[in-house]
Amino acid sequence: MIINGKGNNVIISEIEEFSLDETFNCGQCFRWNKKGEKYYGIAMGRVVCVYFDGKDLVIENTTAKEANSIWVKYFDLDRNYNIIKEQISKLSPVIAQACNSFSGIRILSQDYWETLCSFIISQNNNIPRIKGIIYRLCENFGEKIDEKNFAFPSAEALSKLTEDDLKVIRSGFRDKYILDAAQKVSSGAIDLGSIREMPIKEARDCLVKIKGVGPKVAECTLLYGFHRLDAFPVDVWMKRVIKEFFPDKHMEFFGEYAGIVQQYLFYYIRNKHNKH
DNA sequence: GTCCAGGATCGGA
DNA sequence: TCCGATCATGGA
Repeated sequence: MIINGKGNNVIISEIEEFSLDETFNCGQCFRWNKKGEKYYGIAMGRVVCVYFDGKDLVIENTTAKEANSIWVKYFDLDRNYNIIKEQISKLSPVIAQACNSFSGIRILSQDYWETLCSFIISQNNNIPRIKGIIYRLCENFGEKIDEKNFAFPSAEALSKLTEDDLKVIRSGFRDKYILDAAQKVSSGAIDLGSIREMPIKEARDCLVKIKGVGPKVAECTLLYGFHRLDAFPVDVWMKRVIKEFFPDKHMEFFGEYAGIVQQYLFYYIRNKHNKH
C-alpha cells in the first residue's frame, strides 16, 4: 500500500481487493451515498469523497497525514483479507461461495458512539428509513462541518434533549432509547472508551444495560464501532442463513473472524440473485 | 388494506 | 425461562 498526497486529495495505490459498493451497501454504515461513480460520506467528523481511479483509491478533501492517521484504520486497509477469506472459506462451502461472490467487503472502523446510536435506530426498521432518521438527527442536532454537512451529534448534545425535541427525526418508539444511551454515556454511567479493552462477554453485558440495546445491537456496536471481529450479529437475515445452512452450529463454530463471516453471509443472502 | 424492516421490552404462562 | 403482543414509521 502506497499513500500519496496530491493537492487536496490522497491517492492510495497497491491495495488489496476492495469494493466500495459492497463495503458501503452491506448494512454496516448509513452516511455514505453514491453519486455517479463516487461515494460522498461524512465519517469521523469529516466530509470526504472516495472512488476508484483504475486500481487506485482516491480520497478527496483530505491529506496524506489524515489518510495515515484516520482513513487506513477506518477502511481497515492494512489488514490482509485474503488470508482471512481463505481461512473462513474452509468452514463451509456456502461461506466460500459468499467470499467468492462478494470478495471486496471490508469491516469499517467507525466511531463507536455513532455506531451504537445508529444501531439503536436500526431495530425493527429498514435501511432506507434508518438512513433518513440518522440524516435528520445530524441535520437537527449535529455540529455544522460545512455549508451542507453536519457531524453526528455527541452523546452530550443529545443527552440534553427531550422526547418531544426528537419528534422531528421521526424515529418512533426509539426516541427514548436514544436519550437513555446519550444520558448513560455522557454521564459516565457507561464508559464506552473502556469497552474496547474488555473481554467480549463483559463488553456485551455492559452495552445491554442501555435501554433499547439487546444482543443484536450490542454485537453490531462491537463489530462496526469497536472493530471486534469476533462479534457476531444475528438479525432476521442471518437467522434464515443459520436455519438453512448451520442449524446445529453455535457461534463458536465461526471462530475468531465470526463477524467477517457474518458480513459476507449477510450480503450474500441478500444479493445472490444479482450475481451468479 | 396488509406485510415487513440489520429488535427489544414487557407481561403472563 | 419462554412466548406472544406491542412498539412508530413508511415503503412495497
